Amino acid sequence: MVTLKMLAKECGVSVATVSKALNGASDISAETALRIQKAAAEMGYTPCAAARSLKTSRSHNIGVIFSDGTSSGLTHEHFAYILNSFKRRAEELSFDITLISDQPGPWGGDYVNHVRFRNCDGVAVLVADNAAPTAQELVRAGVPVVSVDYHFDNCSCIESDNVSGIRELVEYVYSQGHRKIAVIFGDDNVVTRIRMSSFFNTCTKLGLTIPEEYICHGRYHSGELSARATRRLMELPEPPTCILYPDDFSYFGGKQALEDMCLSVPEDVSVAGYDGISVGRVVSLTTVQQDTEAIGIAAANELARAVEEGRGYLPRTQVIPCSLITGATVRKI
Amino acid sequence: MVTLKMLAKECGVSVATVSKALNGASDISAETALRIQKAAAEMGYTPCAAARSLKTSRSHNIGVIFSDGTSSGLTHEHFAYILNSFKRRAEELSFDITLISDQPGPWGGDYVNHVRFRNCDGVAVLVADNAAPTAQELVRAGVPVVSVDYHFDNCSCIESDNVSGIRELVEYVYSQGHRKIAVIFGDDNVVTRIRMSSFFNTCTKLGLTIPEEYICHGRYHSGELSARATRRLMELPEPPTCILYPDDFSYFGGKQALEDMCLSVPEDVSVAGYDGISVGRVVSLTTVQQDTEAIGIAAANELARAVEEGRGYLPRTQVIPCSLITGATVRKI
DNA sequence: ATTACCTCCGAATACGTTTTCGTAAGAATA
DNA sequence: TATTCTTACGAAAACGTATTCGGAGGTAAT
Repeated sequence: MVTLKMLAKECGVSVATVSKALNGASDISAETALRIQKAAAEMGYTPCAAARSLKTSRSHNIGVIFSDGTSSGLTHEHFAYILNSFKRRAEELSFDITLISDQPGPWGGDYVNHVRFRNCDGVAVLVADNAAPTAQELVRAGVPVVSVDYHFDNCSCIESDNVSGIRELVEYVYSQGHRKIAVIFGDDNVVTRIRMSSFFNTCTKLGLTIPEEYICHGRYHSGELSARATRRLMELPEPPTCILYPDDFSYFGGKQALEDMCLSVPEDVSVAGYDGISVGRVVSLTTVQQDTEAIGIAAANELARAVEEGRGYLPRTQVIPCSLITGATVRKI
Repeated sequence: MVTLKMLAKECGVSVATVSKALNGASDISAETALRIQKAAAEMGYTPCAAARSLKTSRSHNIGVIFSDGTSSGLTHEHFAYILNSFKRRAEELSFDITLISDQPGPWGGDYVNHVRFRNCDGVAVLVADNAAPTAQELVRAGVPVVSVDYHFDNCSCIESDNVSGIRELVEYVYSQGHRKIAVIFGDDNVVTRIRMSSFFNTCTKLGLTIPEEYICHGRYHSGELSARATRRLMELPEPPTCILYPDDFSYFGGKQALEDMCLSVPEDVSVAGYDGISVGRVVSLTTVQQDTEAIGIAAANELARAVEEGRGYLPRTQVIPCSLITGATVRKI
């Protein structure tokens, strides 16, 4: 491994000079700088992140937290897309990404220590879930934190516009003539509650009253649960003409149940999902597309700003619009 | 931030003693060790990875390479699952994970420098693709490398058993009475070629000759392409009774085309995918389930071994079995 | 000729650790 | 008593880097 010292010896200058030349300091003559840079390139010099981090107490490394609960974010397409976009943007900003866990290790057994151990410049909480309390601790510990779709005190947040997402979806379905609209909600968490309230608000605004039995409390990303709910809904004396699923994945569970009952989409019943994952597009599913690209980018940008500005940084919330995708699964009646 | 020095002062001992006490060295008396450990816990000491890495030249950090080409691994469920499992196992082994890119940064613009910069103990190439040449460089540079489904010279490899995967699938379809079997292959790469050769071998063994027009060259993970291929296949004068898709995702493209043609599965045509992604299970797709869990674990274990054993490590290849899932999309004829 | 001011560079220090080696004190042995 | 052995600890060096400060030499202003 070639170090500054070796370069210094090679070029007949001091270590300090080499360091400055490579970092573009102003007090090095152009010719010396060039000479050193050339030597560095020839000898294949790579800076050492550890040493640099030790000296500057900046690691150019940001931690990413997925809740490691039952449902890891990595295996949810929606979150994977966010991570992907976040990663790309962070890399453009010269940050590396380390996946932070609360597994025991040399750092102890929680997120905070893990982050401290790695000297992360900042932390992105991409799926909060059960990581919420410890993430809040991070904020208190003074680590720059940006979260997605989850609000922490005194911490920036990027949120997808669930309110208008649901509203537009319901209005669209309504505009297609649907009045008997059933809905399956996801797990009980902040996002779900926002969507629920938006749903009921919109219905009220449209003068729609949804009967109790059209409202199902389900889970995200559960094919089986949404299949069951679908079956129950369609066996009602007065079945709905349209079913809103908590997410695109869940739709496929419902679709399967429908096929089992020899019902076809959208002839016998209209359906819509939420998220806009890739496989949904393939089958022309009506859904609300969340702008994972923009979410990831915004999160990375915001985190970079927080790191940059340090103590003076003021947290803020950004709302990322989403867009209705009118596929072929909702028909006019 | 609390350091060894602070602990030393607090406990009235030297820094060396503190370090040893915390690392369980044998030449520290039990009582002193306990006293120091207690103080460390009280003061909230967290070791500093940078300093440690600098001193020991081990970072407890492994780099993960996804090919950053058009198709990022993160957004492919199959690879996301592998990463997820890999991550979990690596964490159990006290390794952190950094996503390695070839974006320009403080390290230069390629994988090798990036890995050097971060002082990675090892590198896992989870999706090789266009990263292949530089990954091979890593191996030459002496960095422990483990790859998945891609062979580098002198480097351990975890591969899914594509040969028997395809064989079992074809044999199963054959056993259900299918003789007119069409197949859509993925992009031209190593895995595809293995699957192709296994397909043709199996057919030969079964005495099956597949007409030219039943063989389509497509892409992985492309709904549109497989939709087109499906349409073409079903419009043949003598359409196949069964279509094998390159992956589960592609199936959904085909399924959509079939619905558009008012053909139903499996009544009018049987179909199968490959991979065993979650949404496939929901719709009871017949497929070959790759054991992403085992692949990730094996990769992490192997990499840990490579790191552990250092120069003396002998690369080897492990084949992870996959399993046929007989869903409802292939019917007996 | 003195002063002031640039320009360019190096010595030194510090970041937080680990590890080697030395040593003091006591215990055991001869 | 003199010697060796063991135990328990500390001093110091090193890992690779960034930065502060000072100084040498030259140039411009007074």
